[in-house]
Amino acid sequence: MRTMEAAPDPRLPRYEQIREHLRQRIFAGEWEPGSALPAETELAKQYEVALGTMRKAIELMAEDGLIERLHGKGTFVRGELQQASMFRFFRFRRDADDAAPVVPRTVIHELRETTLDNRVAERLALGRARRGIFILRWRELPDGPGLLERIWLPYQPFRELLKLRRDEVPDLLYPFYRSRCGVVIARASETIRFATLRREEAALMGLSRGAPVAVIERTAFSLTGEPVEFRITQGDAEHFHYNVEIK
Amino acid sequence: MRTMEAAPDPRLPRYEQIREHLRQRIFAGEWEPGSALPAETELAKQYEVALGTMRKAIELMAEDGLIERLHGKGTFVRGELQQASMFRFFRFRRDADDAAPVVPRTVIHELRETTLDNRVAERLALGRARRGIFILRWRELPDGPGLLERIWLPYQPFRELLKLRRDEVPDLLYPFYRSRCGVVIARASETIRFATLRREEAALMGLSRGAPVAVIERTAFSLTGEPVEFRITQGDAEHFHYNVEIK
DNA sequence: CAGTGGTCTAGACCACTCC
DNA sequence: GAGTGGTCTAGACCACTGC
Repeated sequence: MRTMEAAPDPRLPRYEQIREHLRQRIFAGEWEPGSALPAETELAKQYEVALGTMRKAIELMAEDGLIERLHGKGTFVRGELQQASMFRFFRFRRDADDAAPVVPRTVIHELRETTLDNRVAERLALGRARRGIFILRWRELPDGPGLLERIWLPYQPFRELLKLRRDEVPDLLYPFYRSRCGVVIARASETIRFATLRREEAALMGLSRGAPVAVIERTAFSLTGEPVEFRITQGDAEHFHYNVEIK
Repeated sequence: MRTMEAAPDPRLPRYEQIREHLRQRIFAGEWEPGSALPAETELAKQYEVALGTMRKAIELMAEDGLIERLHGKGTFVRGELQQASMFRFFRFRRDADDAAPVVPRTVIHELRETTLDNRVAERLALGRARRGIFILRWRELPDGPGLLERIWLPYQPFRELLKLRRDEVPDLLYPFYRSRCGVVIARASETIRFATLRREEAALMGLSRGAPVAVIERTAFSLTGEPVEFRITQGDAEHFHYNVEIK
């Protein structure tokens, strides 16, 4: 896959040009996720700008969440998307300060190759390449509501998944995508809506037909900005809650 | 009402101290919402810091949404909270690019003095002063779903509302709060959840009892950071949709 | 044109982390 | 102590707005 290396617009401020160039260097794999960028002074020398200008460029990338600055240690390329768990949308009995990152129990119902339909292909910005992978799984936390999750992926570069038995599929997919498929999930766009259950779904979720559910549709994007995963997650609407801060 | 003027912590960076001080000057009403602050060079002189430090402080306030910078014109105190319409949660037939700010048709069902119950008093951080105002209204957009809205306010400083006849209550409340009650709404916290309609509500909304609705609870805060309004808005769950970007 | 915010420089010194 | 990012200075010049 060839990456378009758009030449930065010279009319833009220097720090914007540098930001764009640095982004592309990260996408090109010059630094692994989790590893450190050169020091700010070093980068300023590379780009022949004052330290302040360099810091401005780095600051913007940090705001984008692409990198992370640690005082006294260095500037690091971000790894996986944080706080991507669907469980953040649902309320539990033991909500409290259990900072312990609980991993949900997962049951894979289906894992197979499939032909992606129009809706999914569109979300994944695929052209004629409709070969894909489908996963249907059930996830639950102790004391928590369960979630039914349908996931669609393009065949490439995810075909590694098809080599797994259903009980070998890891609970957390994004680390698998990174280590085995070479795809780092950098951001995602989610849409929340409500619906009622159809009979097949109701059976899988242990709820009655017509029961209200919250539906979260997520399109996940790689570091290079391409949509690479589409999933639909649904859970009991009674347990759904979500907070928004507006300014 | 006396405002606590917390002395800025001298261990904090200079720009943080300035930001806090400038916030308090704005809260104290030194500049009206919509009017311009002194120029950056002037403020830098006032605080006896370099321009860069001053700009950093101003930049942070702009990120908070408290002020707005306009290149070549000046730095302005923000007025009302933007994009606070509950209709942003619901889907319409004519969603499109109708940038025209449509004002919903509003019917006031109730407008009266009331005694605030525990739940509301807690949200509004009231002590024993339980005297308050209650509004029940119905809002709808052409071609759009309707929303049922219950609003609770402390008696002070909102008692001006009680002088209005029901048909005199303006469609947009926040401008009224500002001009007639001296309260500028600066931010809000919203929680989204799901429920089914009780009979009384169903009648008001023209839906059947038990119909699924999306419920949005909003606590709105003034410029000084105090919670001053609590409202519960509900609309047909079928039309609800909300987008979240995660990084 | 004067006045505003935006970009950029070339330094100095501070605070934190790790060896 | 060496190396990192964070704070701060005192300037210069650019780009945009309005009269």
